[in-house]
Amino acid sequence: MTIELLATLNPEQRQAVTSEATRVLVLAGAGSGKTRVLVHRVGWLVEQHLATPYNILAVTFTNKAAGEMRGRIEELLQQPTRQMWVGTFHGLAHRLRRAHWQDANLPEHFQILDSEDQLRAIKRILKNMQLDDARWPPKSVRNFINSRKEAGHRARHVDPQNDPFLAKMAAIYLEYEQYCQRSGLVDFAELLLRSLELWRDKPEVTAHYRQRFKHILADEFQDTNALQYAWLQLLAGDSSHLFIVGDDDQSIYGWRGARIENMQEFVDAGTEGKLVRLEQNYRSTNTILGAANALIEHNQERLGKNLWSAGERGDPIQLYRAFNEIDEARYVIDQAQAWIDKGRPPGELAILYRSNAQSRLFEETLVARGIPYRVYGGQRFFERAEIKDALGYLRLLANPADDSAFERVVNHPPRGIGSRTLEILRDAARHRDLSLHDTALALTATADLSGRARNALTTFLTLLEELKERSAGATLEEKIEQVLRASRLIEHFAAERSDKAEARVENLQELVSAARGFDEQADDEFDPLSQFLANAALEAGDNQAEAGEDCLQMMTLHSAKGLEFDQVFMVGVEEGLFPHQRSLEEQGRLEEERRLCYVGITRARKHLNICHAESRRLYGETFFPQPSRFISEIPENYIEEVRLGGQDQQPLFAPKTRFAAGIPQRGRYRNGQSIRHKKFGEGTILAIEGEGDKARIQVNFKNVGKKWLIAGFANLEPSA
DNA sequence: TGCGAAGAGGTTTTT
DNA sequence: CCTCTTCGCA
Repeated sequence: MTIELLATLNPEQRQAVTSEATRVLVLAGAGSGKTRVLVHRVGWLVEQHLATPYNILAVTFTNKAAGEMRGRIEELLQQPTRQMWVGTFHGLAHRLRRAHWQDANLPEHFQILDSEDQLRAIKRILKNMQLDDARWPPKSVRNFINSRKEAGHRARHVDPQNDPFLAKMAAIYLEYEQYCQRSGLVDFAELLLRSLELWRDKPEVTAHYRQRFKHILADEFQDTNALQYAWLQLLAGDSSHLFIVGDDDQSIYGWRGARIENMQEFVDAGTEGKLVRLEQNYRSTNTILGAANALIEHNQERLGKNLWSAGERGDPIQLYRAFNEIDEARYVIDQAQAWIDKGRPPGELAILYRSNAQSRLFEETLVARGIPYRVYGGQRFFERAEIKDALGYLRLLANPADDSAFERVVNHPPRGIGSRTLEILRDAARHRDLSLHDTALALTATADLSGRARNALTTFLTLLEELKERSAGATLEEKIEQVLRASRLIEHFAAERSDKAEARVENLQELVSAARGFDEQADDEFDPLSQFLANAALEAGDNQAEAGEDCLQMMTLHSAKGLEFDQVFMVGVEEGLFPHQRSLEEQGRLEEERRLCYVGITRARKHLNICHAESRRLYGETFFPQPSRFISEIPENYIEEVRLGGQDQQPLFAPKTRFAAGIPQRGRYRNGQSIRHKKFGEGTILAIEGEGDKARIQVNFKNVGKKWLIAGFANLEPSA
């Protein structure tokens, strides 16, 4: 079996799998068989008796990846691996917090706040603090809190430095922290932070897990944030093996805290010599790989690697310059139709775009032609409003102090508890430092409320009380059925006369099915209800593409990561859209956009198509975008321009001046152009508004930063 | 409490 | 331009 195990690997893969170093970094290019390496690494460890499954912890980013990994390991080892810990950072952190809840000053039945719950809580707190949410946008507050947590800082650690803005943010953070503590709520970042604090503050606990997990494997390392990196380092200590797999060129989540620097740091911290590059690609043609290599070569900050394939050169990349976005959609769908007509599997064709809004036109065109398709990235099952309503009742059953759940369901469906009553309730809760639930209990016993409000509130509390009594000893499925019956949620949605009503009712029934049999398969460490709720928060349901549905695939470039298709269309490849304007305006974001493009290109197995439009309607305005710089970063010999027969199109490239001909420009200047200004020096044009001498031009100067200039006065000179 | 008008905002997403 | 949220009114 050993021979077999290694025989299917190439030399680099084998080197990684059998490495004896305590720190190994596998730089795994797209399509280079990284999951294979991870799976075989585990197989090797077990087979060579270097470790038992009990000694292994493998961490990934998505539940899907975790499930896949476990499945493939079991397949390889031909034995169950229940002893092995495989999961997401959050899943594992949650498991640890559950096991050690007493150490953390947490209620046993603490709940997980998802991002939406978190935002609602923040809005509530802003109201309480009487802060205008136009000046304190809840989403910015959430970003602030999450980024602080990711840096390992609690509210009390925020140093306001005489900055009133920071001071206020810190105050909001503190309120939020207290709110969560009081209600037994933990958000995603908190889960990681608490887990890290466990390693830090409980050496005996840490020692136990270090002793146990002699081998720690991490996938998609380029996506780790600072907390996750620290978590891995602390858990590993000096003695455990860290086997890390990632690709810095595919790091596309910097904006949500992922630190591509973690890879560099890991190398600097002594991985030298144990860095293994997987550069042989088993997915794409050499044309596609050549284009990807050339493109990513333009990035400065990378460890560096070059993909190659033993396979064929393949077809050139098809470049289509559309007249406008409608023409773009028409062209792509024509090609898709031709693909299908040739009998190729529709599911092997993907349309990839930078932003979700772009899908609309393609959808309309597909609907008009009656071609089935699937768009990824909608709401997931456990995120749907009706599901979260039902879960709200369950959360209150598990933990009545859960104010977040109380707020959600107290008057939903409507039962006559209006905003005035709630105002009184919240006020009283704050003064008594009690949960909303307990405050409600107290208030209904006094005369502080009008008769009507008191009645309504009493009805609600009785409902909860009865649910609790009746559901004791019931299975989870029965509990949910009771919740639905008692709350009358189904009747409420059924009476709604929107087109969504029917789907909502179905979803609620689906929730009951999801709970069916859950009690038996739940492990006995925790009660099934808590497990179900945690599951709902940590595993909100499918969103990523799945095999099986054989129709056209449409998704953002981000959600395409990890997938592959025979035929790929990258659309809207234009300056301002891809790279996105917002990324152009911020220092250092361009390289991530380029990595995103690299991800897009390397999704294609056989055929890659790139489209851009000369004119595009966006936000009710017509833009004339330049073709993306990414197109010109791909060597011309890989590209074939599409000329539709019979149409009089100008050639896109006259040699050298590739995009100069036939593309509308705003006067002498265009976005992305390098210019020189007498006073400000060298810079790049970010945006142009208006035309001629009166045009306002935004320039990002190397030395003085961003400035708006008037074309007629600025006297900008083109520079190299 | 529910509806329609008016307004804001519009990159990417997992846990 | 389109979609989602909020606000004011009946």
